[in-house]
Amino acid sequence: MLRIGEVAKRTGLGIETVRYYEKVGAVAPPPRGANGYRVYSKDHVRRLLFIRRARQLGFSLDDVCSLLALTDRDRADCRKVKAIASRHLEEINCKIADLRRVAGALRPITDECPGSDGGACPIFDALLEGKLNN
Amino acid sequence: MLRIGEVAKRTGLGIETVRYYEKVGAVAPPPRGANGYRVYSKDHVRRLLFIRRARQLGFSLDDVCSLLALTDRDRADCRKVKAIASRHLEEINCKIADLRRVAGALRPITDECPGSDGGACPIFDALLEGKLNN
DNA sequence: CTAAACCCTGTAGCTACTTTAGGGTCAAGG
DNA sequence: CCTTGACCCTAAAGTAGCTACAGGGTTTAG
Repeated sequence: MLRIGEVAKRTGLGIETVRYYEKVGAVAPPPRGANGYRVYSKDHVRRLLFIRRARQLGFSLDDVCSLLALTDRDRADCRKVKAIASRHLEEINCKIADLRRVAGALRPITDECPGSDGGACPIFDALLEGKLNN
Repeated sequence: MLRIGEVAKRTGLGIETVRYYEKVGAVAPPPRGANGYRVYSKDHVRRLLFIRRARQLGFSLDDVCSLLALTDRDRADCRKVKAIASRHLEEINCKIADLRRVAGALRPITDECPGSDGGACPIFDALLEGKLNN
């Protein structure tokens, strides 16, 4: 039986974030004490920890809710869980590829830039004239 | 002398995006024709193309505005331009490293997951019990 | 003359929170 | 008894960078 501050400490989430997860339906509203304070159980903490770990792995809140829904009926449906995780992994790989392309285009012109007054700036020229190797 | 649809076509931006850039001050409001339509010059197109290229390289709109401000007084200040680009490049590298860490944690448990009914789901277990190799 | 293709403004929606404003509750110390 | 500080509460607005909508006016081709 914990109050929200203690829950936040144990999960590593912010107090506001815990309330936010309740508002958007990611966790059920906990019962309230006589003073109106939220009263949490260890189950809430477990669920919030699950959410936090999944978020750290980059899953969207929607995906996290889907994953939680899959566990709610007793045993996880491994097929669907794996489908969500695989899709997410693909997205991560796409993002990495995108960022590497961007870095690959930006690094050479940045390295080439003298960083001193006077001459032409290759970064600027690339942005102005579109001479990027995409 | 172009209308917004033509400008959008030439820059590859959406019409709404062009108006948005005007609203947030990234481009100056163009003059209006008698009918109230925006009337653009080639200079506007150049500036919008600059913005688009910089955005494609992942610069924030704030950074783009800073870069544009640096060019506005005649010649770019190469030092400041390079500072912005270098910082941005660092951020990109951080993001790549983050994503690789995430992928490195997620891939093994996803590969391990059989994707069939019945047994325990390693993805779920990892999220529930926190057995992630961070 | 009318229908399609343009243009306009202003507002709401998206993600996942964070911040702010304005207030109640409770335990300990003076 | 009173106050101070650490808690807790709600509701609304702000963040980035658009995108989409509602509800209208304009222009142009057939």
